[in-house]
Amino acid sequence: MELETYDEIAELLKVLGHPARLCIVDGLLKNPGCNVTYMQSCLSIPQSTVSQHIAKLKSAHIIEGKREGLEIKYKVVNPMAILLIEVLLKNHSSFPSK
Amino acid sequence: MELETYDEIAELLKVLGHPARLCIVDGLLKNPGCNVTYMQSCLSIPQSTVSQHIAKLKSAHIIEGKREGLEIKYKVVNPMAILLIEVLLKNHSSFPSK
DNA sequence: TCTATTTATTATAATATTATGATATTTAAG
DNA sequence: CTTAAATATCATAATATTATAATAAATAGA
Repeated sequence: MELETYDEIAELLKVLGHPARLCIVDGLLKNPGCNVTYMQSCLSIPQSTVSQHIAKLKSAHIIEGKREGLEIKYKVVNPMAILLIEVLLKNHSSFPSK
Repeated sequence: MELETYDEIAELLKVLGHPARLCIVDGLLKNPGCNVTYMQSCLSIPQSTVSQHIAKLKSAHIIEGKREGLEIKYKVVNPMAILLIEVLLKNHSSFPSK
């Protein structure tokens, strides 16, 4: 395994390693195209905070946005992030797996 | 999905979201029981830095160590971390998955 | 054009992480 | 009891992240 692979993957994990961002990504997977205002109401944090988390997810190529009128609709575009979250949330329980 | 679940999982991702720690965990999976000195030589960073990454992995319950004489042999004990790394490194490629 | 709505950006203060050298601890061997 | 090896801990400086208020930009509609 090359060291740069670790850099790349660690970067992905680091960006996803924040509860608000994880919630945003998971929310987008379950409810594709939801907008910033909706996320803000779910997370109960200021709008600018949501926007900055979104900016971080965008620059890591995890999500992409498309403007539709006033809103910008986001969706998750990173296959590894999708896989990751599916695995994590599917396997999350108090029991040791298997 | 409860908010505390995001906290828990984000914490795991955050701890794994550093190239040195990712390398340590992956190295332990491939070569169980290897010690700090060996990791240090692989990573080419100071010993105290390795020890501090190990401490972080330990307090996140991702790895555990057992002293054997002078050395302490570490192994990965967190099922979700194991699953995560298997998925990530198996699926890591330039191609979109499937 | 004026206004309201949605989102992004900027500035900044608080906090956390990281890396590293120096020092301490633990253990085994002599 | 000394010494050497392996690992941990401490102190600290540099850097990064986070949260938030304030402001700006983009768009739609009156």
